[in-house]
Amino acid sequence: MALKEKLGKLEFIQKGLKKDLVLEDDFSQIRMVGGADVSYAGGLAYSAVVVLDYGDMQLIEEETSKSKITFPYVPSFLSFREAPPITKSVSRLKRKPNVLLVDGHGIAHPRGIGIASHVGVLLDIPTIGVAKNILVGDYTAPEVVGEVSEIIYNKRQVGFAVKTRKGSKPIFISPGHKVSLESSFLIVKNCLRGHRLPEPLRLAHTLSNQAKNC
DNA sequence: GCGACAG
DNA sequence: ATCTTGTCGC
Repeated sequence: MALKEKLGKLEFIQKGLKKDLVLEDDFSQIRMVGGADVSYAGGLAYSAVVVLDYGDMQLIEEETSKSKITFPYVPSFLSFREAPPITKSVSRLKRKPNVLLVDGHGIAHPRGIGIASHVGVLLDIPTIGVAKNILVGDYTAPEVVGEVSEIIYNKRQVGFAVKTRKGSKPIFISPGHKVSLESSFLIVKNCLRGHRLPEPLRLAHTLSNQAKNC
């Protein structure tokens, strides 16, 4: 009962942040791409962020942070659980990426402001959401590797479903902040290296998991 | 009212 | 997300 009432206020916060959302490219040249992910264990959240060279996907820097879990997982309110840990790790970076990939959706969200968009507005940096499962919208499941289909929500395209590897389920890409629909796809595409997930997120996932087990 | 539901 | 080793398919 206490949670349900809090969600109403958080919804209000999301709507406020949405007013600052920019869905057009607002970056000059991409030299570094970041990736952020979070792992959990024993009431703690272990977030990891990595910075890679956009050209060869080689690791430039990595940072992790440990935080107490302050909010439960509630579909469409993931930001309030993971944004704090993520921003904490990002703040520790010496090299700031030109664009940050976040594990979760961007605008492909019930209120158009998923965690990638939320983090983007908070830090005022370009972000892109890459999720492993759909949250809202309809799409035609891509079957062949390289195949892409649109995610449609409320009659509007909010992202893409992409088959990135044979034998794997597709990934879902959507703009976070300061990145256009088309750019979100092109940037993530350039970060693929034969795995289901783009390199920044694949490495961030390994790192957060590693931080958790130490 | 009955499902669906990022991580 | 997390609990968990080896194993089958791509």
